[in-house]
Amino acid sequence: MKYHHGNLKEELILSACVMCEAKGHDHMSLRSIAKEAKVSQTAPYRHFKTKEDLLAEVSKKGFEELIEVMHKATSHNKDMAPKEKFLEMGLAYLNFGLEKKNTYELMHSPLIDKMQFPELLAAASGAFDELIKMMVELNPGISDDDLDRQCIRHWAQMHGLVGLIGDTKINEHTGTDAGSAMTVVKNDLRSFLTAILDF
Amino acid sequence: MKYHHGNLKEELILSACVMCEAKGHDHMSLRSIAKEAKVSQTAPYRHFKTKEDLLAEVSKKGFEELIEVMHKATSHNKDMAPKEKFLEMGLAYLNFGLEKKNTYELMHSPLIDKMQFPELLAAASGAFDELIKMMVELNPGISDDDLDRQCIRHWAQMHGLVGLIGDTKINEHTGTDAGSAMTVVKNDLRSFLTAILDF
DNA sequence: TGTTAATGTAAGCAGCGTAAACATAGTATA
DNA sequence: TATACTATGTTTACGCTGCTTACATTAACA
Repeated sequence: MKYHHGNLKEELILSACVMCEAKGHDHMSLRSIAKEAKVSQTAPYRHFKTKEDLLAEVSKKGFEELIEVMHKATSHNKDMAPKEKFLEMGLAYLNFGLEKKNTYELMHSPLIDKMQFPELLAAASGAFDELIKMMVELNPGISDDDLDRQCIRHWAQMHGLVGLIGDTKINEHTGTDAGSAMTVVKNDLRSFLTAILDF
Repeated sequence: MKYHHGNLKEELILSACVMCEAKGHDHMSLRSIAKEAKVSQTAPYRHFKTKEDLLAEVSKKGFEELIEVMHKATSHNKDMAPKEKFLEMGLAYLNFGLEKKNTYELMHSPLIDKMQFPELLAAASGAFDELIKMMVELNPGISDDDLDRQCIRHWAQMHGLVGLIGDTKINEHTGTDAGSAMTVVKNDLRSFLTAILDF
């Protein structure tokens, strides 16, 4: 049993990522993360000034994965028409948000002040850049203003859908109008997106 | 100093509402709420089984206010064209989400399992109903399926915008593409919505 | 090889949600 | 009116949390 761990920082981040997705960022403690890495409860403080610092790393990893997911969705098949690519990117985003629900929420939690973490900020806007690139490919002659507006519009659309559908497991069995309608959408995201993404 | 407070439950809820908006639901404790009402730290347990119960009441009040805000936006002027009403409702929603940022977040936090609070669920879907009514007025002949889809689409749009713009105070001064673009949108929500809300 | 910086541990603080036991006030009933 | 009951408050305490301080061990370098 060696005293020094060797790669504690990275391992703590990974443990935190797993635990975040498993329990939600509200229900994970520094102590439990330390325990998982089999170090004392104060060891993390040698690598992270506060718990927020560690969560920021988890959030960053989340955005990096989101970027990758968005990128892969449009690049795995070069023959796709731009509109199809756009649809695939949207679906990829939705899937990420719904599958990695807890991580996605951490990524947008005001608990973490992104301004204090330049790398996190860069990762977050990197994901937005993927959308911008896609939008330019879809509409090469678009003006800068329209580009911004369209991107924000579609980004908000996807972001909102993740939030609403994420709530759906709450509403699914309630028989409320909102609940049943949402369930329909959730069960066929592709056709819903196709109808929504008008150009 | 009388032993019994008289109206502790309601006062605790109101204190919690104020504190939630002031500090965010992550940064408020039952103890501090009790302190504000000048009762012992365990007194709230006579009225709320858990902290979540109290937060659910705060969330419910939030949805009730949202409903009122949406309703007023469309009813204060009977002469408005349906399209205008629709726009006003959207703006009212956005303003609520941005002004009562912390409350809005609590309302959508997975920390509160809405299924356990029927009244909260009712309030939440009541807000959705406001949108449905508006949509029917806007397009009386709309089919049930289209009604659901259009409502979800627009709801998601607004919900996503609140989330994205809410993050903007983070990005405003960063000079990232996302940040600067969002700032433009934020500064003229009305014209952005007008461009977005195509019928 | 001795010094120093990096990285681990141990002990402890204040604050948290909450449970249990107890105290007091208001209300129904005899 | 006297008494029992119920509602609603307080006190105390437990185990958790993030975090600080003081100390121990190791690795790297002069």
